[in-house]
Amino acid sequence: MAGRGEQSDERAYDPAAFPPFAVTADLAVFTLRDGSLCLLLVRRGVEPFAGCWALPGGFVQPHESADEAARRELAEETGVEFAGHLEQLATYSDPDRDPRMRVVSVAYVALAPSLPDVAGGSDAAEARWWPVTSMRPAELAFDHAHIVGDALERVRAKLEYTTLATQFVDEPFTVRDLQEVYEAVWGVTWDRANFRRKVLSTPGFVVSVEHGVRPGSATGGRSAQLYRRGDALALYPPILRPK
Amino acid sequence: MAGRGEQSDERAYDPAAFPPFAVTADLAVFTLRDGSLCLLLVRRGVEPFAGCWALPGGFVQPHESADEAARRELAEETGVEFAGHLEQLATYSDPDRDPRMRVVSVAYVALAPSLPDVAGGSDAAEARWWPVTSMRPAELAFDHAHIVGDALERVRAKLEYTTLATQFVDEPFTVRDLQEVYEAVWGVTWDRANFRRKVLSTPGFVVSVEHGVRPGSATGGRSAQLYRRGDALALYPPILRPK
DNA sequence: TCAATAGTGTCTGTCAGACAGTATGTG
DNA sequence: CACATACTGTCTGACAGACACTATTGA
Repeated sequence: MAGRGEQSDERAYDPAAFPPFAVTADLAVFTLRDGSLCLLLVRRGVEPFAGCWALPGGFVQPHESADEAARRELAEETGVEFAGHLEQLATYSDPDRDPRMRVVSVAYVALAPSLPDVAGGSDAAEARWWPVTSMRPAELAFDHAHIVGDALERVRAKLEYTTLATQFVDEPFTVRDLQEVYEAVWGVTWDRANFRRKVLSTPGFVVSVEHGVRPGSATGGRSAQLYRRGDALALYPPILRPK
Repeated sequence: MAGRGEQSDERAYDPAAFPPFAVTADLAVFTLRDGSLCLLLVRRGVEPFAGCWALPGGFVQPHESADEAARRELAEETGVEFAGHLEQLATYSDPDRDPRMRVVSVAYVALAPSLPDVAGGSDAAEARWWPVTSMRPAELAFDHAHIVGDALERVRAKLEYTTLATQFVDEPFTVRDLQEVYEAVWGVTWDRANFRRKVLSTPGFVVSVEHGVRPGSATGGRSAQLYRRGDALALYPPILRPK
């Protein structure tokens, strides 16, 4: 009740009364490689879970918010200022999720069109992209399997009612590129004509590049109109996953 | 990069290297009263923000997760084991959000059909339901205005593609009751015939109560069929807000 | 000219909005 | 009976799925 809440507030003045919480920002970074949705994982070098694959992440520092920590970690992973999409996913706070101490993890989802093959710099630690279909979530460290499941569902759901799909492709892109994003993330196939109609009838989803065409493939084929991301954030009406 | 992440892990063994994070669970509890969407707020008795209205909440204890803390706080507020819907919203971690110390707040959204007029027990602290249309978010304590905005958007969005609306009504209910939920939360009006068709054509949204009817109003009128919540969680296709 | 890819047109079923009409309850 | 509320039927326009068709490019 309210009174208890205020008692808790009083106790806030005495830091010794609190358990030592550590707060981390963990990242589920997705990209598209060879038409497959991939997730960035790093191999742990220390106990617990030494040798296991885990989500990249690190501790939130005293001067920064969890959002800032996530963006910093992302820049450290990729070696450059991250320009893609980053959003908070959820917070995982089970008391036993880390056997060493009390760690609360604020998890994030990031999307990027394409990133260097080996993420991270000259560091010896192993990091690689895993196609989500060949990954073994059950073997991930901590509760990261749970986080990855939530992250995948978030990404899949957000393609329905936001323009997030454009964050998976480099500009400029074709309608076909965008279609391949939906097909890879949802594991479905689209009728090209219907997908095209849907995308182009949504104002602000994509904007065409004047006189911009991409040459056909090596085996021939008509050149395709090129597009850039529009300024719309939401899709109305949404593009729903098939039942 | 991955190597740094593991250095951070090493540091985890030395609690002294970490800033003293406190973690709270804050609650945005919504209900429907007299056809208006209302939010539960408590008035703070101590500095900072003494006298300001704030979201109920409290500190996460050493033995519990943030989810458990939220459920515990909710039971303390309402005096009974909470039976409605509770879900995590987001985590707010700006370093300056609490002037006293570093507090990370995991915010939750809760929905309930109807709760006692004055939430909380015999405690003297003030707690009341505020219609969201007459509330002054800018005057809330801490960053609670921000949290409330996010919570409102979450609730509004979730009515679109989940069966969450049924959490706002007591069982058994009529289709009209459910319509009033959508109208109050979205601030729109529905055509009764179309709303009815939509609800009843979604399998598992509601199930009718055999031989259950509610008498007409005091001024006359046909009795209405009664329903209970179905077992569906998602609405497919969704009920979209008007553009 | 052929193969491959881009893009258009059109039919059809489903569904949402609008709204007229019927049924059943209270006074 | 009047009247209020519950419920049903139906028209129409928008749109999604299916798919046949035309256009343009490279070899």
